[in-house]
Amino acid sequence: MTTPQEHQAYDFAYVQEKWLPIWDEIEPFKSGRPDDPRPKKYVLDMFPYPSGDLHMGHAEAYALGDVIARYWIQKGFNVMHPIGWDAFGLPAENAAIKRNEDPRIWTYENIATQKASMRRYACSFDWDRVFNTCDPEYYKWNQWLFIELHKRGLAYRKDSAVNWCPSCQTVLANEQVVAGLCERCDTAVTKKKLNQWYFKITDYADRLLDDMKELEGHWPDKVLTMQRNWIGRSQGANVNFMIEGRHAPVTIYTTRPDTLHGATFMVVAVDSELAAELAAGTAAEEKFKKYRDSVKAASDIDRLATDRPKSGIFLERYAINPVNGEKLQIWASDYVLADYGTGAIMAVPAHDQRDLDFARAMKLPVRVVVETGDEDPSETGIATTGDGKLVNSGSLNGLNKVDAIAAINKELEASGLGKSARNYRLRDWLVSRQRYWGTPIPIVHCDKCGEVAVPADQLPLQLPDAKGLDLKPKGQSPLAAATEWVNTKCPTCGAAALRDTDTMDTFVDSSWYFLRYPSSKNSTEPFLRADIDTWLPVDQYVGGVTHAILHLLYSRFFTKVLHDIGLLGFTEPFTRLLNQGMVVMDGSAMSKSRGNLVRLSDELENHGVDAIRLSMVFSGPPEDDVDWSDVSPSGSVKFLSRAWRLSGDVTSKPGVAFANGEISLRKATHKALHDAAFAVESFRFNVAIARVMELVNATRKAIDSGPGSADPAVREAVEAIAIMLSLVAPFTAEEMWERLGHKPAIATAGWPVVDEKLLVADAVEAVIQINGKIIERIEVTPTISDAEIEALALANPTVAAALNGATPKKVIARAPKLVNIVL
RNA sequence: GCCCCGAUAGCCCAAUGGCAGAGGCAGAGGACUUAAAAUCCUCCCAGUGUGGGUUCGACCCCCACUCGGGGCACCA
Repeated sequence: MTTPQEHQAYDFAYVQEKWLPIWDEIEPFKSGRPDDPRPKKYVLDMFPYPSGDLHMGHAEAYALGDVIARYWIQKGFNVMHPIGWDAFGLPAENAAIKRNEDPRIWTYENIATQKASMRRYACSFDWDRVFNTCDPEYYKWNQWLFIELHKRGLAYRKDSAVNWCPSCQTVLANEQVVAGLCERCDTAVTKKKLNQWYFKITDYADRLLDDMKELEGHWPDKVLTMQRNWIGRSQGANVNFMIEGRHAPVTIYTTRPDTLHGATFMVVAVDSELAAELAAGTAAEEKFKKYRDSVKAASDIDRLATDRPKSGIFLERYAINPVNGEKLQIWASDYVLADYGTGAIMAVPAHDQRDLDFARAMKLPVRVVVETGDEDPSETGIATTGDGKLVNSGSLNGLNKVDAIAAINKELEASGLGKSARNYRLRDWLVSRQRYWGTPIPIVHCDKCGEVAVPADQLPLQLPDAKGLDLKPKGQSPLAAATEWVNTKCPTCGAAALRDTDTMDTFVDSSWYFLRYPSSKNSTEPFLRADIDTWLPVDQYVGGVTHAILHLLYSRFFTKVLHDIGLLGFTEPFTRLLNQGMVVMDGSAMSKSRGNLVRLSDELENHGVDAIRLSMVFSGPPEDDVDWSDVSPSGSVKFLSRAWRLSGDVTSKPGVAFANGEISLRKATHKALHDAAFAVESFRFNVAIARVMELVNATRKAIDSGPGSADPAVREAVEAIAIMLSLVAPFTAEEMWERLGHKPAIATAGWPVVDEKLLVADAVEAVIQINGKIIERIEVTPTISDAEIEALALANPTVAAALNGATPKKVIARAPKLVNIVL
């Protein structure tokens, strides 16, 4: 270490080394002492996955979270700003397979590395509350929650065609399939019929949708829109069609019951049981089977291509249209989805593009029942979906769309042929995984008693030792090979039974972790109600938009379930959400293969922690991506040195009366404090820093060519600069604070109280416009009235000359800023 | 195809219907210096993607379009 005397210039490496051990001693970010009278705030950063050391993305996210946490501390709040690790998951398991070692080792090593980096990065975390989701003390409560859901029928098993990643050799939730590819490894996802565990999130679809009202304005619109689309509620009707030669009718779902008279055929999903049943014993059966097999062989990618020509098979069966008794051909096709609605639709080619494409391909009739004013769909090939007057529709003729829907729904309901219905795009959450590194599902399968939950006093059900297990993906959970672990006794009847060998999706872990921080060390409950009522819901959540659907939707679901169970007094977990952008390089995401990877450790080495944090925060609005090729860390270093130098120039003593200071610098200081606070609260951190830069420039001038370094206003300004800088540049700020004669930690120094009287300017410049064009500027007092400023404007010689005797049509006065004279 | 967001100086970005420029980067010049670096000072640069509309007044609101980014996508 070098000595202070050697460092006339600002030396970030020296300052960093100097303060870390002192902060370790003071622990300025400990939250929640019982006697703490300050109001509380819960600021939460999305917890990291320990996949290696911290990278540029973490550096941005934690810099932003820190601005918010440190700001509220300065503002006098008792802030809880915790951190932990989302530590289960595939990367650890894959690394373990590669190195032939226990995933625990890799995981805990990475956690230690990241933790050390966070300390060096001066994150304002409360280190007393740390936990890792792979700790048995944590995942015990995953199991407890699973059992609570199981009790209430919200965790259940079913056979279903599930998303299967052939490379990861595990099932995937719908949310983890992106454009037909596994989100983790980009392998084309296939379908596999399996018996799997699900959480019944669909029971909460309406509430997940409707409760978003209270998040509006506090969450990014983008995220709310994405969640709405994902849930995809649609309002329509179920209608029963009789089938020739079949006892029971077939129910179809439609959002356009008004077009029922325009149905010219029926289509059932080729992979549905209904299709197989209808085809059985008909002349079309062989053709149908061949078609079905070809569809099943095709991947989701092919199926997702919407511009693909329509295909299908006529099943040689007929349905009867309930409203007009017409006989409709029944076709099987892959454009109808088996797991949406009832897997069967009425086709109205005139008013639905997909049906029209199919009708034209198969030479099926098209009948217009809504006069929209557009050209005939059978000629143009373009279905008319707009509103219009109903025709060829019996009792509905002459009505518009809305009235026709209401009328037909009433008729259907009266006759028992149908009723209004809702459908959702959202599916139940598939939570079982055939991999090792996750929470074991706490269920025992007994021949006599069926699915039996592991009793609470036997939790945690620990993962068996990885030693001796083959973790390689093979379609069956590696836990199945842990014979001693698998073979157990039924908790109910004591007979020999088998443990469930699947593990939970790691998104289960992250769906409630924010509830654990306030009571993270408690071993008898997942969270204490008293702590929850003190700290929750989270006041400010900060994280990447990549979790807009998955994590945030699941967390909202869990919160509602736990509320219903009576464990929480609120239904939305995150009051405010900030999504930071990504750190990119030359316009694209950083990656080794692209060769544009910037190493955080190099940047920190070259420019120092504060300069990197400052660069991240100053680069632009937090939601925007940071292009590292656009930012100038050396510019940040320059600014920080400039600010630091001010602290050495102040010659007045701490505690000097600021009221005697030079007035214009005092005004600049108070304006900066006021504006920066407002900017931080509205997430415009880049603007807040610009305000600090202005004040630094003004103070420099005051020292060099103004009232001089002894003026109390200079001390007031530099202290304000240090406090404002403490949000982004904690080392520099602390060093400045010491040079100003104060004791650490500046983090808890408190935001100076803004004197409203100093926010008012003595004189302001008002503009005078004629027809919106500026012709003169005048000095006015800020308290001038509209009438006074109007009089001043009209009396102004330049204005009088420009008017040249003309009478203004209208004069708009907006004191004290402007007067607009309209001729 | 549908939905959302964005477009301001060479570059990153400010300006919550009222003077387009707060701040920074890059660039130019000067002071200091034997010189350079550092530091300090000064300066340069656009009329807000395009076309309409509303308004006394539009970067800001409305309509249409262009380009860029993101989300959803055969959900009946």
